[in-house]
Amino acid sequence: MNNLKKILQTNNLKATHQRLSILNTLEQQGHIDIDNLYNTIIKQNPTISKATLYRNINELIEKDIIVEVKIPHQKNRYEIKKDPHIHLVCKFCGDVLDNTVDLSMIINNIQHNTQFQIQSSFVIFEGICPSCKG
Amino acid sequence: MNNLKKILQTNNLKATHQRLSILNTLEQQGHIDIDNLYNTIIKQNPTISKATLYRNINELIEKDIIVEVKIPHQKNRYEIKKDPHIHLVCKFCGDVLDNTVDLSMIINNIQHNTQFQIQSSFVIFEGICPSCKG
DNA sequence: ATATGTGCAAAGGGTTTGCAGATAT
DNA sequence: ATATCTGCAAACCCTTTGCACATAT
Repeated sequence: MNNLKKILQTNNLKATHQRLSILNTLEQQGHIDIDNLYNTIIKQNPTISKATLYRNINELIEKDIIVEVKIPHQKNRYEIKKDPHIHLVCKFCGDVLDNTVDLSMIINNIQHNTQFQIQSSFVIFEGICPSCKG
Repeated sequence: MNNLKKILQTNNLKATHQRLSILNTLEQQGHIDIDNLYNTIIKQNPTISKATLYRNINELIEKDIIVEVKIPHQKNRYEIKKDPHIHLVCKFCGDVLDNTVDLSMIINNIQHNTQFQIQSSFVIFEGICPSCKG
């Protein structure tokens, strides 16, 4: 059975075209905001409504299937939840790249110094991506 | 001359009560969202309007005097711009603590591996603050 | 067959804007 | 004195909601 369909059904959500389109688009493009998501999906399904988008985005977040990414100076974006990673945001083209980095030394350091117990991290580096250099 | 007044005048902004209240509140409380800012200021100045708040917040951001802080699962907050630091956000009380940490090793590492040129960083760690433990 | 989900249109809530009066310089 | 700023109310988003119909199971 289709992977995305399975994810939905595991979470007691019916595998509608609309939901499959959302997950499919997120899987292919990643880090996409509501308007881009809408503009992409409406090409395949010209009758989808924004209400459906919003309802499903919220539902998928609640079920922990997708995740909201808050990037400085940008609209919120959405991505399918996957292993922890950080985001590299290009100031010029606005693109968002994933990267994995070992934060454990820093986290241990902070926990030791502050007694604050760290459970999750959200790291964004802003700068110039390789394609926009020069 | 008053420090905050000076900051405004340096940026060609008139030192109105409203603006001074905003900066003063941010200086004292830090990491505050629009509603808390409004509720705090209205105690001193019962006639301030939200329009003034929004207008000034945006103006102060443009002038680089204050900064928007985007925290997962929370409304945007605002703080006076100061030296680079990271944020520790407590999942229980919602409080935000500042911390400084040396990210240069991580940044160098990423720049070397990806050719992405990093200019600024936004780091949030979520967890349990010392006061909420136990 | 039926519980769930969708599209539509209307309502809601937060943010911005135009304007006349007020204020800082 | 005058350019700038504020408060008010209206306008403007973007997001949510109620409802009747459609769809997945």
